[in-house]
Amino acid sequence: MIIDYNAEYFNPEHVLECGQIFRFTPFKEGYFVCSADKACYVHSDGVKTIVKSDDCDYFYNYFDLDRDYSEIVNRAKVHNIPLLTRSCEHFKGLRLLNQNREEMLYSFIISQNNNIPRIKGIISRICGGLGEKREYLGESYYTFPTSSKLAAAGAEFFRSAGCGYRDAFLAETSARVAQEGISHLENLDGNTLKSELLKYKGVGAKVADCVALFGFGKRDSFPVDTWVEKVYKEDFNGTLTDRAKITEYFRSLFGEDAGYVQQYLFYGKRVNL
DNA sequence: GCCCAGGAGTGCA
DNA sequence: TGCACTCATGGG
Repeated sequence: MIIDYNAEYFNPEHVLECGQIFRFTPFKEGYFVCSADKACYVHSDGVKTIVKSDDCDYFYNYFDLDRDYSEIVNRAKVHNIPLLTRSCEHFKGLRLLNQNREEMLYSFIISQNNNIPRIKGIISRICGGLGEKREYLGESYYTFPTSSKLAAAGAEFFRSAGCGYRDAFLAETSARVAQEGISHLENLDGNTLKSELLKYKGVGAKVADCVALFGFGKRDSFPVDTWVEKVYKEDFNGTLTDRAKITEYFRSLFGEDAGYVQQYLFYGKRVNL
């Protein structure tokens, strides 16, 4: 029912506001968080962070609590990159989530050429329109729709939810997933997974990297979006313009920690740290 | 009214 | 392969 965790490397605000999740709202002393068909309440007093849920096993894994982030932060600081060091110190309580794979696939298709507040609104309307209404701690929420629900709703529904031109991508990809599932993507190595993800409509290199990173635990992924491009130019004095090459530059620099580092840099840049 | 946002698909050289 | 163009929408 309750997870009690040291707050030093688990700050709900840092974890939720850094851009990896779109389904959470301020609630009581903390946040109400939804993932797939589940929900939890997470809050912190700065010493202990508490997670309340009916499925603590799920959220223990979801918040990646079986991992030592002090080591990750220490390794990142060794690179002596000012923005990275500042972000590691300021956002020490950031953790990468282990999120639902299908939810990540659709969420990051929606995210392309879009901004985070608007992405949240779109996903909220999709859940409200097709998800199941549930309640936890007296708060009602909607589950993330199954792929068959999404596929049945079709492009018109996505358009009405505000997805814009991405409606056709979502319709086609949800139809495919509804038909074949995504279990064939489990247990693939990172490179194979990415090349398979690229075969879905609406999924390019950046979205594939995000799905691999947040949905499949491929922590050596390094998504490059407009913010990370800015980081590359301003904080690494980079001259490359091809995003694929920028990704490889960062991956060879940060190796197994690439995904964590990417998130510190992205968050730090976005809030102009 | 313009610029931008966690970009990707398409057509053409 | 590389590049330009286009795509829908709302916040700043």
